Amino acid sequence: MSSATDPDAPARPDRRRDILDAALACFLEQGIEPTTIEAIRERCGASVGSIYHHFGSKDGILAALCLRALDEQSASMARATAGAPTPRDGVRGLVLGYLDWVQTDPIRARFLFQARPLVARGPRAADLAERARQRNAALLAWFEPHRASGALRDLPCEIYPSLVIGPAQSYSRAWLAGGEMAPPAVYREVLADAAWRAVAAPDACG
Amino acid sequence: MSSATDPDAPARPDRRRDILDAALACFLEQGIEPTTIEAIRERCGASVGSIYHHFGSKDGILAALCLRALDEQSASMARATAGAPTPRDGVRGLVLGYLDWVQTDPIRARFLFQARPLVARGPRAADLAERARQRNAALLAWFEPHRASGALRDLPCEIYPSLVIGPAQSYSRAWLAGGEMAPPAVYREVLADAAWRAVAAPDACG
Amino acid sequence: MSSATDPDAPARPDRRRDILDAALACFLEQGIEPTTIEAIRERCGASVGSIYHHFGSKDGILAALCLRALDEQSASMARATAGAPTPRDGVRGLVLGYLDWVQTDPIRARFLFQARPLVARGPRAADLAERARQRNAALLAWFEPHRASGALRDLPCEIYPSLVIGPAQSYSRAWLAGGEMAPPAVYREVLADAAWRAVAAPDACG
Amino acid sequence: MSSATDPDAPARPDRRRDILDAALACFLEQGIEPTTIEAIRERCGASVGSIYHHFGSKDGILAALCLRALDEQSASMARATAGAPTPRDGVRGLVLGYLDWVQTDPIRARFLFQARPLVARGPRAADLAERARQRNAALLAWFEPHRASGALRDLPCEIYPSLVIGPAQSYSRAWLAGGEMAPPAVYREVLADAAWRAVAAPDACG
DNA sequence: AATGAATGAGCCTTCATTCAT
DNA sequence: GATGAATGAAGGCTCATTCAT
Repeated sequence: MSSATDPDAPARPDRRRDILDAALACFLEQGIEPTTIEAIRERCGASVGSIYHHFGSKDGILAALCLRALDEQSASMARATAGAPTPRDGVRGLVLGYLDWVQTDPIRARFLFQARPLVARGPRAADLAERARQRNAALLAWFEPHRASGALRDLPCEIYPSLVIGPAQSYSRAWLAGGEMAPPAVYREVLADAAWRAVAAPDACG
Repeated sequence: MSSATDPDAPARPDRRRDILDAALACFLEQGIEPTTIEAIRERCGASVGSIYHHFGSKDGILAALCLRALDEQSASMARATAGAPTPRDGVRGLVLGYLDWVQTDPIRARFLFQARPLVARGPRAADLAERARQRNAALLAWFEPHRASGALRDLPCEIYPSLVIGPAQSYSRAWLAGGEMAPPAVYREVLADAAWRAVAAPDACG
Repeated sequence: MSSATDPDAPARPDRRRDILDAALACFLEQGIEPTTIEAIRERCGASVGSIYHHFGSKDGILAALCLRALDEQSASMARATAGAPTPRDGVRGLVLGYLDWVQTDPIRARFLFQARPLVARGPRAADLAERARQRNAALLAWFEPHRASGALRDLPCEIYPSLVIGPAQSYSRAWLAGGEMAPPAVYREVLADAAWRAVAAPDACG
Repeated sequence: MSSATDPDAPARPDRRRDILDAALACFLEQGIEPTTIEAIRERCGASVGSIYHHFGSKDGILAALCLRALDEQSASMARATAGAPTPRDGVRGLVLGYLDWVQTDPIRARFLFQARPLVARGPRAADLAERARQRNAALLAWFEPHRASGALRDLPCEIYPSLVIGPAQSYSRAWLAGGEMAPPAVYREVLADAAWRAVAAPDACG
């Protein structure tokens, strides 16, 4: 009597996942604010009550999706940076990891651009802030020794993220907005180089 | 019967302006979506009907504010670039003009970050798109000759804006979000340099 | 162009009154909690928005009706007591005034029994408490000189109201509950006498 | 197989009682209508299903508590009247028994004031009515012979209860409402005397 | 130009109750 | 007896917008 894959079961609800999937689709198709619980319900087949049983509120769904996306983004960047042999590889890795995540999961990337400001102002703002704080701390901790060693320009910590990720973020935002632009992968090297040039110590600008 | 200054008039203080001022304040305090016409009405003392007489809809108010802010931003960038003697001065000017506008009018800068995505999806999207198109065309027109002359890296047009403005935009966004960060002016040079390094031809990386 | 009585006007809305009348009827027919805004709307022909425009909330309607009924009750008691030549007439007047109001407007009397506890726990509790405080102060101010003069038993103020109104209230509640009981008017004298006996100084028990 | 004390049972602490206790606490803290099954569940640790298994519905819980309280009240009054040597002692006993119960169990007394009107309109109204009928019949049966003997005023049965219990009820209600009033025990004699004076035959007004 | 009462579609959320395990 | 996920009807309330004055 394995409970793992019982084909007779009523479609293995796993309600939580169904609801999140439906919500994400609705949010992207109609926008976050305009999406109604009813629309989500209709799409995933759950009942209104079930949705509230699992997530408590519309904001709860939004936060769950948002935090998840943020984690995946962070993970991609962490993977691309882990074990970087040189500061240059590390900085480039951050950009490449970011761009790869955007291109791999453009759905969630676009969603995250939309959802983040909303969550940041909503009732789950604290959760998001905490997650962002951790991520930022890790990032700055990575930069610090390299700056101390002279491999990076001697700049205040707070400006590094913008110099490194700013261009990639800007381009990703524009691409996801739906113009006729080339996908981020096309500019992987350009954006990674720009990041390195922006923060590399002057004599390392090679 | 001058309509300019009639001391007998019941303090007819340019309704349009009052309404826009009140709306901007509400949008920033409460957020754009949550702001109701009633809230704007209460703040500026006008009647609901008067607001609709002047702007037609909530989106009308939003678009008026948004386009105005965008124009001011463009103007600041145009001023800082106009008559730039070298490509380097031009690129740096774009960044400096952008940052100066943000620092001079942080209220409207913050508002623009919030309003733009909404207007871009709202009924006045066309107006915004047209304005953005013009601005972008001017920008690219400025880049083109320098690229052709070899002063700039040979990159597709679409990537330039992100390389140049991306970091400044990223930092401005973070600063306006209200953390404990130093004002953009502190990083004027850093950000302007980064922009130039990102787009300068390799042998001009000085 | 008299605006006073234009027979062609669309039934002289006076929305506020219409809404209150409809609400009272619904509250009595279905109970207060079970009455929905929709039911009130349907009965008075106003729109949901109009109801909220005038009263702000369901509690607002309830409070308006409740306070109004309480005022009328107080007025009836005040009338019956005003200019009472003797303490006995005054005490009896309170009871008679109360009973007359109940019998004259049993609709509102029954409503008040139901509404008061709800309002006392709702968001408008303060309004009700203030009104009750004033009324009680007036009542006690009336009793005090008579007690001081020895016409009334020497009892703490707080017990007077229960001794005087308690029986009348108890009977009114039972009658309004809809049994087969005789109307309060039948027991006017009995209840008024009981009130006087309960508070009269021992040697005045005649 | 004693069902009384099974030491192996997982602290089976009489679910029914736990649920009723939790419900009573919730009803008093939050009000009856606002109390949700979920709130009761959280407080007593039982599951929703278990609550329904035992009581069938929210009204079932309410009725159980209400009827129980009413029985205790009746019992207290019956005890205080039982074996009363004179009509005066009997009448006074009703009042004293009522007040003693209120003071002994103010929690349930307050609850009963709130719950009774609700139960009287709810699906268990019949149970309550039957219980009230029995109680009233007993009361009137007690009064009847004394009235016939001339010890009590010659009044219709229906007015006796209000004359006797009205003041005590009125004061109890006010005290339980939470003001700064003295506890009912302070006025035991006053209220008992008032009851007797109200129903005693004229020549017995001593 | 101004006013503000009126409109009404629509939304988020609640909650008593059921039932498969 | 116990559990708790699931149900879904229903309700209070919001708010952009209209329009008669």
